[in-house]
Amino acid sequence: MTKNSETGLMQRCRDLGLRLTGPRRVILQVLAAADDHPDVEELHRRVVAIEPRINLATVYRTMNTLAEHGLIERLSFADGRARYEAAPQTHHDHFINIETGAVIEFRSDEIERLQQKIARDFGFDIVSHRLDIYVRPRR
Amino acid sequence: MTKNSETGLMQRCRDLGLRLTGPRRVILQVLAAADDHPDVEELHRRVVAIEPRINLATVYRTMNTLAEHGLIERLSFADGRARYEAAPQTHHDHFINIETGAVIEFRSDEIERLQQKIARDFGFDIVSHRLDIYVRPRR
DNA sequence: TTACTTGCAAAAGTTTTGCGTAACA
DNA sequence: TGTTACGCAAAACTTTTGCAAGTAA
Repeated sequence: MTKNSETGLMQRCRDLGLRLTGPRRVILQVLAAADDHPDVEELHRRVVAIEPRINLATVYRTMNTLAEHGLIERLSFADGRARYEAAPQTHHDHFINIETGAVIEFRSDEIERLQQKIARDFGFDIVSHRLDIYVRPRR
Repeated sequence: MTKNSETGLMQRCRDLGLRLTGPRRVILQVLAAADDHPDVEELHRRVVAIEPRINLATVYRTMNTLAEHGLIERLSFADGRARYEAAPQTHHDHFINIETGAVIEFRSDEIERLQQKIARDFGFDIVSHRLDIYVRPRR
């Protein structure tokens, strides 16, 4: 039996041969618990609430390492700062509510198919893509 | 008759009551001539090639002003730096060739319609959106 | 043990801002 | 002629890095 804070991300780290140090465990736990898209400062804030000694540089380094191995995805919205999310098993897109800043994930197979078709017409293979739709609630 | 460096962007600036100073004219000229998506440092490099006295801060300030008035659009790709393009009259999306970094604009009415439909299903009105498709040439 | 990771502090890179001067309308 | 914008320099903010010490495997 594993610790109660064990996450799927941790198992994937082990599989990749990444050391599961104390700081990394905390960061992975925070990532797994996040259902939003925090920037590094916000991540660090949450990490420090659990383990006050963990340094901001460690959070940056860990995010880079995780992103390099594809365990998380680095986003970039209009505000300029890097944001992250646990790498989705199934791809999705984003609605960004411009009145609240809230990010909502959605997926449309129809859009996915359409993109494939268009890229092929241009002679490309799709490596990845990002669709962010900035919205406001209908009045 | 207007100066030979006159651009549509300049006319739109006048309409908005923005002062057409020397530095702004040069920046608008560079923007109009750019068919890529330069970051601010690259913009400044091109601006300085025309008028060496123009300061980096002026480029930043001008880009912010233009973006506030909707004359240009601020993009943000994976590299983190802000990039810009002259605000398109007709919306378009981007292919980013991951082997060369080249950005290709395209447009699909079918995708536009589909997005409208999906947003409406979620109870949203679309304010704007961004679709970046990272591709590699088909072998 | 031994290579990898951390904390700390300093550096590097990007963007903004305060202020006195210049110049557009 | 009165704002507004500019150049310059300094500050603010985000991210990376060098190094000595600590730690997982």
